[in-house]
Amino acid sequence: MQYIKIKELIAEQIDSGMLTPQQKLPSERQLAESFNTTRVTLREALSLLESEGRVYREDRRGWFISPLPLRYDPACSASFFELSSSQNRNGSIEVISAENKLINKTAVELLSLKPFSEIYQIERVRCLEGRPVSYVTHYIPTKSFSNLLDADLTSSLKSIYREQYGVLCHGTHFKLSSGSLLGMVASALRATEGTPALAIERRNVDSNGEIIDASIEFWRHDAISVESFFSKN
Amino acid sequence: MQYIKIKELIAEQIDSGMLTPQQKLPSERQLAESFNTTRVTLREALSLLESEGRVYREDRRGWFISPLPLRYDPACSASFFELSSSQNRNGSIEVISAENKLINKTAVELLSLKPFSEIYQIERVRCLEGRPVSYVTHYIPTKSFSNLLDADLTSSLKSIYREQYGVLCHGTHFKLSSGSLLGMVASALRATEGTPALAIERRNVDSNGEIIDASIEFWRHDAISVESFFSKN
DNA sequence: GAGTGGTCTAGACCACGGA
DNA sequence: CCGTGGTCTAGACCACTCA
Repeated sequence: MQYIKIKELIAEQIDSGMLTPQQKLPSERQLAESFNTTRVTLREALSLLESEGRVYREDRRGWFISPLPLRYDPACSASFFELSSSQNRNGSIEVISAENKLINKTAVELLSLKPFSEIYQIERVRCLEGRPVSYVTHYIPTKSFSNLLDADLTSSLKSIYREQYGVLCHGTHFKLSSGSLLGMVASALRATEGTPALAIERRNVDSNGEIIDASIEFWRHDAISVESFFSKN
Repeated sequence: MQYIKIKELIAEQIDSGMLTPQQKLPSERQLAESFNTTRVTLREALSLLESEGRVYREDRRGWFISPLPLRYDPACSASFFELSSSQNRNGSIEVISAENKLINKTAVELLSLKPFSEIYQIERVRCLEGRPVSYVTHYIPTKSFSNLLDADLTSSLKSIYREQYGVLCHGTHFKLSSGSLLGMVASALRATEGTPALAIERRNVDSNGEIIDASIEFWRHDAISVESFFSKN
């Protein structure tokens, strides 16, 4: 169980504060030599640290120290920008694609619409300090939001709904599960196939319980911590 | 990227329904031979399926098909038994240890108590269909619950608080994050070091906002899906 | 006691990132 | 273009599970 010891040695280095968030670790070959082992074993140690959320990988770029996770409260309606700046983080959003299309299977289930309904499908990537941490696909029935794609999609969708269409979100159904980054999602987040992730499905409803939109977010698992308070009335 | 193809081939087998939940896969050596590859590559494919929550591993016992995850609603105060039986699952609880001790660092932070306070620390494992899926450590100030350890600790703690001490839980602080199973927790869940997990911290409060107890749960990540609804009043 | 999974070695080739 | 990480091979030994 050599890789456990190596993991602990690297963890010590991190804890000691000699390494700062987003700093790159030495190359695998260098580290393997330092610990007098092979790359395979060294990578096992690093993967363990990755699964603990202490380091992360960027595909073919190397291993980096994880920053503190963003605290995310589902009960709070703050936008990603408000959230990140309230925690002294530098949040930004990049639009990957935005199109008007016929509903697909995933969206049918999320939105409970009829087949052949039209929706907007918007894909965005959220970054913290320039690091892509979350890939979001929004599914929005076109019905209530004509010409939505003309809006500035790098801003908060919730604020567009409110300011340009007078639509207010009253509640949200959440579903959280642990999974992994695959395919396009992985590459958009500069991650390798199979990187651990937290999947968050959201369905926003208005005060009549009608669905406004839905989305699926994939977060790099080290980048987020979900916190909330529930009480009985 | 051979391991991706192998992953997909195994995934097809699972989807086809030829394999049932909790069924054991053939040995790694057999699978490696079937796919004409080495154990290392085969294990990469299996690890990917594991991170997607399609299969799980039991330490030195092999690879198994994952059952559907348990749906878990933090807003709902159902006990683990009520939850599992409402989903036609067979839940059971095993007490690992239960002791009266001085508070430790973790508990100080969770319970906001003074150093040298006394607490009960109870460790339990929850199983579904006999499979250990979650390791829970409860931290309970002794103050409000004299002789708690004499109660039947295999039942719901919340019901003990209510029925034997007249203490009602009014709200809960939640913190969810993705991590991995380590040390004793891993072995109690028959998992190997580093198995992906969902960590859930809870702090239960009464109607005055006073902390009743706190707990940390580690769930095998394929065994749980957290679902809830939030609304503005 | 046979076979299993966990761990490890010592290489190799390739495609990509970054200078 | 060099070095990197991603992927893969073909073995090995051990401790453990399970029949």
